[in-house]
Amino acid sequence: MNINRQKHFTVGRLAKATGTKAVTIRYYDRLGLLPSAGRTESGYRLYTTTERDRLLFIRRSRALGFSLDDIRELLDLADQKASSCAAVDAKVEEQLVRVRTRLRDLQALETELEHLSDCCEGGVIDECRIIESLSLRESSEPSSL
Amino acid sequence: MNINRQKHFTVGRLAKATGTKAVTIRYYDRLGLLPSAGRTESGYRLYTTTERDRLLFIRRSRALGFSLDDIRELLDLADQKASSCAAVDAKVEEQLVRVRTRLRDLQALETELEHLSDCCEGGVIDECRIIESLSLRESSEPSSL
DNA sequence: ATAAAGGTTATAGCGACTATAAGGTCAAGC
DNA sequence: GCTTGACCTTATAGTCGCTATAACCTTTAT
Repeated sequence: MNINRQKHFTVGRLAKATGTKAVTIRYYDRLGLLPSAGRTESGYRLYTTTERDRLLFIRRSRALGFSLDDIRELLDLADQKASSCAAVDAKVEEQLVRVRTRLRDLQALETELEHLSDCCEGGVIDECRIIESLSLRESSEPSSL
Repeated sequence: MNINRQKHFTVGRLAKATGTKAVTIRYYDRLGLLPSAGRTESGYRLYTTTERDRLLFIRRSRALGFSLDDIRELLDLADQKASSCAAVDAKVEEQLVRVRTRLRDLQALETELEHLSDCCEGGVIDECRIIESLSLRESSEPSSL
């Protein structure tokens, strides 16, 4: 079996080549996101550089915060070489909006936590202003968490 | 059954009083985070203002991003009226670190997505720089996502 | 008396993995 | 040839913080 004869990877090799765990690769396979090119006679998955590139695309998109569903769409779009890339750009914009919303939420959290931390004067729980503050009501839901 | 005679709540009433869903309250009960004060003869949970305040504490802490495990610890600490509040302060600091790490990660994401978006020139997928960029390797893992 | 609105439990699903178990395959050293 | 260990296979369950569903029981209002 010429597995080593360049450009062929078993899961483990593909894992090393891309910095992804083998279990994750199998998981993507199960989801239909990254089917293996073929199998050896004994049933081992076999990948080529095509799948390696597809996997890198997936991982890079994940690192940008896209969901696997988003990525599925992005991969479909990427395959339609002739159509407009407006749809791709739109998905990037959507993701940017989500990230910015999340950023604003987290900044608000940071501020609140700073205030909380500031009001601790090293005393005893019974007089702890942090515990006191945590017991207050109000606080509207963040738009995402 | 004097459920209405002030300061007694069924799940639904407690839910309304705190802006929490009844299912979530039962979930907290199951986890032992928020046991009901008692039950009616027919088995309905009964809560008092003590549990209402405990629930508000939980919800406020959740809004600040603490995990339920963290909150369990915070609640335990809050009950030890006589001990130092250093441990409480430490947990707030920890959370602050987590939030700031997350913030930096998200800011990096925002920048990357902006670059991606900028490089789209409205052409066709085959020449799309976004797709091209997504296919690149590199990109170190964020410290949290 | 009945129907709607509440309550109860147990169980499964979400997303993106991760962990475990129980087994089959392959290359290397003896 | 035989064993060891590293690799592969599958199926199943666990993570977190809920949310949804089903099947049933109780209280409240008309």
